[in-house]
Amino acid sequence: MASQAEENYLKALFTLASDSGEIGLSDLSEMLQVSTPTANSMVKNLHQQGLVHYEKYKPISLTSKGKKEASLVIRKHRLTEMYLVEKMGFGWEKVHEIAEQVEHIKSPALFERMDELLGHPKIDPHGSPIPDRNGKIEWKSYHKLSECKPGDSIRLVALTHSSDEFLQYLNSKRLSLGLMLQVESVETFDGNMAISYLKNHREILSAKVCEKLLVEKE
Amino acid sequence: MASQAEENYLKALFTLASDSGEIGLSDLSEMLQVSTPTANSMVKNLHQQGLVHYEKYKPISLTSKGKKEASLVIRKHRLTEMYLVEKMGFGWEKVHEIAEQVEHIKSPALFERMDELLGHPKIDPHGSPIPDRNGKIEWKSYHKLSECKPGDSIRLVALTHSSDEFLQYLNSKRLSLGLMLQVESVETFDGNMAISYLKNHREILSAKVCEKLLVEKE
DNA sequence: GTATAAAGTTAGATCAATCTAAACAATGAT
DNA sequence: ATCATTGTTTAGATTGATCTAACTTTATAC
Repeated sequence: MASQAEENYLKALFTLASDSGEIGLSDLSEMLQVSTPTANSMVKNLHQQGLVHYEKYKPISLTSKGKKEASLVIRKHRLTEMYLVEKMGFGWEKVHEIAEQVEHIKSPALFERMDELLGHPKIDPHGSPIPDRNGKIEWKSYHKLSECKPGDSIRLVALTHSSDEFLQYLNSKRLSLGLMLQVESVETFDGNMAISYLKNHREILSAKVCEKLLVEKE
Repeated sequence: MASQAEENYLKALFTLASDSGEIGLSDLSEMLQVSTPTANSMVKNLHQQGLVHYEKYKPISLTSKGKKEASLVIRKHRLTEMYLVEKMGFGWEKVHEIAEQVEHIKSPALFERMDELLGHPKIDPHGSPIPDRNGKIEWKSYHKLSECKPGDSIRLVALTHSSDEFLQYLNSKRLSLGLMLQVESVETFDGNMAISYLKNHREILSAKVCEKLLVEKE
């Protein structure tokens, strides 16, 4: 069974693979905050276990077995986040840190039970898809808010990245998933967008923020 | 912050202290299933941290700081067990293994939330007391069923030990905490007791079992 | 009261996960 | 085409938790 460290490397490789193209050792070591030699030796270890493709000096990638393992760790993470928010009343900005630890618990029954109690949710509190028992992920192709035009009326459904600070920022603007947004205007110069929502909220969101908000046209 | 291994040693020392008198290294290594040298070096480490009293060739004991730390780990363990039973619907025989892992999670907020959602329970699913935030334990002095006499009508309130098999055994007899029991007769020869409960259940319980059942006279 | 058994200790090895320093390979800029 | 920069790998050390083998101390039994 994979150690906590191994699970963390798998998860990092999975994440890197989905948002960058080629994965270098330095990306991995940077993401996990370890030295490159450390990441290097772990990659060799995972290679031995048939979880990653590895050749000296070449980019790293997960094997299909590795992808499945990684997805299952991500499943545990996201189920935990959802459980903490839905059943225990934590704010969405508090759950990542706890889920980082809970995801390593060896107990299929625990996660199955969370899944049942939650009614087999498809997404986590940040709108990210929860892989199924077999590690399959249903990728939805959402639009970025930044790609919307004035007059568009859309629903906020997910976030591309969800750091603590970003979530706090969204909280402070009363922005949450499921909300309907109206694009009032877009500043062509800097990409700032004026958005209105919830009867009487009107905010100017920077391009940086709009990049990270995923929306669905109804 | 204490590592998982350290927390496990503290817990073991606490448990040994409450049910045996003097704690030897071999008791500790036996309980944790490690070699005596391993236990020995960990005890030295805990001694350095001011958590145990240690002198060569002398019995081991926890310092007050050590006792507090240990109690807080036990608190996390028991809150988790209670949460798993009460809020997630697990059977009392399933929760120990999961709680052994969850107890090591570093997140005061998680356990505080469990405590709140459970309404600040005083006991866990096996009737053992849950230490408070400061590590204080309210020791109740229960009677063993084995000390009861024919005609006694008592309530089953706790277990002295709760192995998987013992819990399964109790399940099979439909024995659970909170139940009222009537002592029908006691076999002086071997200590077997005839017990009736729940309208039409009547069972002969061995002395070994009766030793492990704690009851309260109403 | 000495011999033997039991319990505890020391020494030294191993393994996983990490590090730093130094060597090496690939890449891109002139 | 060469060289400097960047990225990767090797070598070797460290730390925490574990082990076995060998030795020492304490307790027990006669």
